[in-house]
Amino acid sequence: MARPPRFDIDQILDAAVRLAASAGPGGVTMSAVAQAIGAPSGSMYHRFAGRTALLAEVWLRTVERFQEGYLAGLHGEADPLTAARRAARHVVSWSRAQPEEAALLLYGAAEFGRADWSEEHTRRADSGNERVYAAIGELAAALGAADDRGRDRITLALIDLPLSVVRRHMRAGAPLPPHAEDLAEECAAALLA
Amino acid sequence: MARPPRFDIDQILDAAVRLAASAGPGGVTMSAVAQAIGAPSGSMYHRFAGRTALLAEVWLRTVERFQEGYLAGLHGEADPLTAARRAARHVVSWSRAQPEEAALLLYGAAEFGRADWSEEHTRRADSGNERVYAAIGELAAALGAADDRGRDRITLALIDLPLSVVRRHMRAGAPLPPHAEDLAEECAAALLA
DNA sequence: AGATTATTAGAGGTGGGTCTCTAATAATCT
DNA sequence: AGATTATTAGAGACCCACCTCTAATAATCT
Repeated sequence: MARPPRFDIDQILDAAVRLAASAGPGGVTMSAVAQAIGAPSGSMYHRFAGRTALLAEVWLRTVERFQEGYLAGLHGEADPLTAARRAARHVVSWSRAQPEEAALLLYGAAEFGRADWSEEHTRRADSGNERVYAAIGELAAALGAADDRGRDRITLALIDLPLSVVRRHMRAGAPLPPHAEDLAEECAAALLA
Repeated sequence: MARPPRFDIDQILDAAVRLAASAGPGGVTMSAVAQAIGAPSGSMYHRFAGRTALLAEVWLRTVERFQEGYLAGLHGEADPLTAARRAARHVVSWSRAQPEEAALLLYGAAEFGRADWSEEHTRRADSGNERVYAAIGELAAALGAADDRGRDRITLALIDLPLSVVRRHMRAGAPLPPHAEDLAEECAAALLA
């Protein structure tokens, strides 16, 4: 029915991830991505409404890939404390396995132009976040810390703290040391006690 | 001996801080800063060698202001555990008092173009960081955790974790809740136990 | 084979930011 | 008062990225 595409969406997003990891969200320009895969700029605009849409897609694909494994870890285990330890660990091990995508997570949706996103993109982002916060809320209830301060502390232990472990090393340009997973897990456990 | 300046350096840096806090480091353009204070673009280049130099100066002034109080808190107290609690607390209370400058701290030197800085600027940044790491190393020794893992954990407790508390709220566009200082202090203490 | 159509291909307009350059200005110093 | 000089003032060149637009292309479908 039509000419087959030479450049598919994932190929473009992969290049965008590489650029964002090495030069930050600001380095993800339409021309830079096009050049990285050898495509003319016109093809970029055939796939994405504009730079804003490209930034939203690359951010959302990355976050959704991360959240998939993260939520699976949180839900798969009956014992809440074990689930919590596993979640903290997952943040680090996922980052070790996907260092470029992890570099994206260390920024925020705001840096990827969230303020200018379409309603559809914003909805997708909210939906993912809500699922994570719901799971953390359940876990907080199971641990008997369902008030605001308890939830804040658990969010810190299961998301922010492991991400900080990753950030400290990656921002320094260094790979994650072997004990990073242990560190994140032990610290998370200490915060939950 | 000469015509007196109408725009002094601090006035320019103040405007740069405001722009960076609201639009990120990318929003700090020479023209935007000039427009913000009503100066012609030529005056900007009279004070700063270029955009790179402006970004370095605004980052360094902010970090040095923060580190001053942070180091004072770490050194002023004999009991290492009390000093540690106070340091964690300081990160949050300083951010509450200087929300715009705190917004800068949540980025990193890399976002302010560190790769392109002059040698002099890079040296200033390194020197400040070294003083902080030295102080944390001393505190780790006093707490009997002088190995790599111990220092990592203490760095996490005294810097990264309090910053995460600040980041979570400020990135959501919300002011810091009243219990933020307590949260940071309690979590830091939990990590040191 | 011929029509159809999604896609490639890339030239070029537009806008905004960086930086340079020249002239005017307003202080201090002799 | 007049010379000196750091600074203001702003016009404009240059560059890069975003985005649009038209034509060519290469598959599938009848």
